[in-house]
Amino acid sequence: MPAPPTATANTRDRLVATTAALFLHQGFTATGVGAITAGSGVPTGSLYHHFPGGKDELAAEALRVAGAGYGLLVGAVIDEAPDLATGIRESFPAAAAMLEASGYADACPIATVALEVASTNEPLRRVTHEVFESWATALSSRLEGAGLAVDRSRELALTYLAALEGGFLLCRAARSPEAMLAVGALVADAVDAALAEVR
Amino acid sequence: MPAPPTATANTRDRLVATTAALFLHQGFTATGVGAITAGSGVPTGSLYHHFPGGKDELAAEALRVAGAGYGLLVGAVIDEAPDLATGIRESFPAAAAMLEASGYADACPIATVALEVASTNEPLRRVTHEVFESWATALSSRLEGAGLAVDRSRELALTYLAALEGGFLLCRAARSPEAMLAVGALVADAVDAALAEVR
DNA sequence: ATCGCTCTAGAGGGATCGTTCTAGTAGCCT
DNA sequence: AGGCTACTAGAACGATCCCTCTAGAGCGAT
Repeated sequence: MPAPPTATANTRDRLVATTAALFLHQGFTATGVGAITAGSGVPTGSLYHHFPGGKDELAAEALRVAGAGYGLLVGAVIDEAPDLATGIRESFPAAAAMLEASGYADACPIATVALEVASTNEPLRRVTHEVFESWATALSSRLEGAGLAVDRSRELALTYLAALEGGFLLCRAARSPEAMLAVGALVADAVDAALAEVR
Repeated sequence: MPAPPTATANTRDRLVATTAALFLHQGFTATGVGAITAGSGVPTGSLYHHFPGGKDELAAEALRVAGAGYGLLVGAVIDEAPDLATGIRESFPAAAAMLEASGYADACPIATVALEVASTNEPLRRVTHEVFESWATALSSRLEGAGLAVDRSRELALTYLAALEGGFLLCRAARSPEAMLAVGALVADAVDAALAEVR
């Protein structure tokens, strides 16, 4: 195997990035292969060279990459606060602000696709689950690090994710940050209370 | 205008019901007009007679009808409990049980479409928002009836909906009721606490 | 009985879907 | 230099997309 020229990695990465961006705005089914190739400036043949499994394989990779990136973003927002409870509390208005700034377009890169494929495409459904699970374990381990029991940490982590995702859904439909702020305040209060007990 | 024969109403209703059922499982874009006509046994011409606006107009009607029906279903589950706090608490395991019983296919009839159209189809986005808003006001008025202030009632209603929707998303991806039960317990605790203050 | 309106019926069109296929280019190896 | 491999390039295919169109069935009114 010869050393891969940089153009190769760039082509692959551009395909993945373009696919993830299109999924974010319009979901899986509405994103055509033609739109991906046009948006990334990559010819059809290159796409099927890098992803012999076609649209599904590219989608899986885009979900994994976008999921990892978004997990890092949320983790960074939480970690830059002085303590975990504050970070969790501030992450909801931060998410609402980013959503609003993008015209209520840029929310969770996985959610739309996850609902579309949940009952129609088992391999992709599995990928969306793996992404959510990675987020849950990342947050859960932070809560454990703050002193919470394992079970309680996982419950709160799942609650946090459900609140964030539900908030995104309602806010995008309403084009208003209200729901995210409401649900965020309640989850943050619960996290505060849980962490106060073990302090 | 002559009295419309029953076949007419049946045709229209069958189209709407079939469309809503297909949206529930696979969303808006993946649901073709051909699948709707085949599933309802209605010819193409009849669809465009009843819905001159085509797929979008039929989708709007299906979302409104399914949204009203689902709102009544959730309201009934909540109201059959001895009191509001209990009804809200029990609605989460009930939702989780219904989801599990359907093989994690039958969840919110609006959510998938709402995310698909949020940034791509303004008329339909508006319809999804109206449905969510009708659910929020229905629950909010129940909370007001139990003695909560108007603002607090709306906050809790939006929180409830966000929790339910986020729970549906995570549970469908995971094919597990865990997230719905976790987020439901936390929201139910918060509702308990809020209602205990005013009792 | 004939007209007029609503609705059914499905063939067909133009566009786009995801994929396959053949050709050609670029760079490393011997 | 010649050959091999990785990759680019885009034309073309069959299937499916949403929609339009023509034809006729059913029924009440005059």
